[in-house]
Amino acid sequence: MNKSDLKLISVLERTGGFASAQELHQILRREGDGIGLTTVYRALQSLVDDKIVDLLRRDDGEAIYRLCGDGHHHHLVCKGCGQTVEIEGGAIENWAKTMAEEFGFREVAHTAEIFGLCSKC
Amino acid sequence: MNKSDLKLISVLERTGGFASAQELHQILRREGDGIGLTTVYRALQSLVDDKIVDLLRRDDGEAIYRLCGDGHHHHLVCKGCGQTVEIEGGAIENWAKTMAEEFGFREVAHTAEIFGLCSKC
DNA sequence: TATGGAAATGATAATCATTTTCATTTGTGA
DNA sequence: TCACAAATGAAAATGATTATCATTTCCATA
Repeated sequence: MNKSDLKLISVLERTGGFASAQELHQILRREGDGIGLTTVYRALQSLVDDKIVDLLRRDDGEAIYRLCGDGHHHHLVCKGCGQTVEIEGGAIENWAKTMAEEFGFREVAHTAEIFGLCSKC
Repeated sequence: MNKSDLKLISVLERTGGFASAQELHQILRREGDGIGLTTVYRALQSLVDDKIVDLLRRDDGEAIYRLCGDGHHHHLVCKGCGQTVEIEGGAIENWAKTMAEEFGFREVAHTAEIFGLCSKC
């Protein structure tokens, strides 16, 4: 956790919601911070690794970032507008554990996302 | 619906599951078809527009396609050696459907992968 | 305080999927 | 056969992301 990481966290706190690396970079630049795009990408990656921010994808594939809510959760993402709902994955946790056991896997993690069109789109 | 569209559908039927545009192009080339990458992208786009194939995103943002309503499966991947097991996701299908309904989402698709260490690693 | 090495930084170039452009080919109805 | 629209694909353009690498900043220790 270094200075750049903290800057990014600060921007994400203030903006709320999702933002792309390029947008976050522009915001910092606009605020007079001379931070480089490379550093923005590095900081975001490190924050994702530390599970401090979530990384999702916009419809066009661009990566978007947001501060993690607490705890383990999954996402329900609208393909139209990008609106995202954090959901619990109770059934998934069991499924992952069961499948892993069945095939003798240990130290398991899993990913699961649901994509669709929200009621507005 | 033209000749290229049909070629792509045929490949997707044979491979099953997801494949990227680049992969689909390589498969067709390997089979002796001189189809161009541009045409592959165009055909996939038109199939997505017609809701004949689903478009999702891999973790790295690359677009992946699969036939709609395809009986699909999930993967159990070893972080050590890369060995992959195809597994059924019965519990997940229901979970995804339930969650989507709860939040008023339609045309839903989902991704789910489990990562761990296999018995040999 | 000086110093030496490790970590952080950022400009630049490279990568890679995807989209545009545009000239050529193919198919089709008159 | 002719004219014309649709389809095709090579090549260039685009845009996000990653790799390189020289330089700067930290920081512990002498």
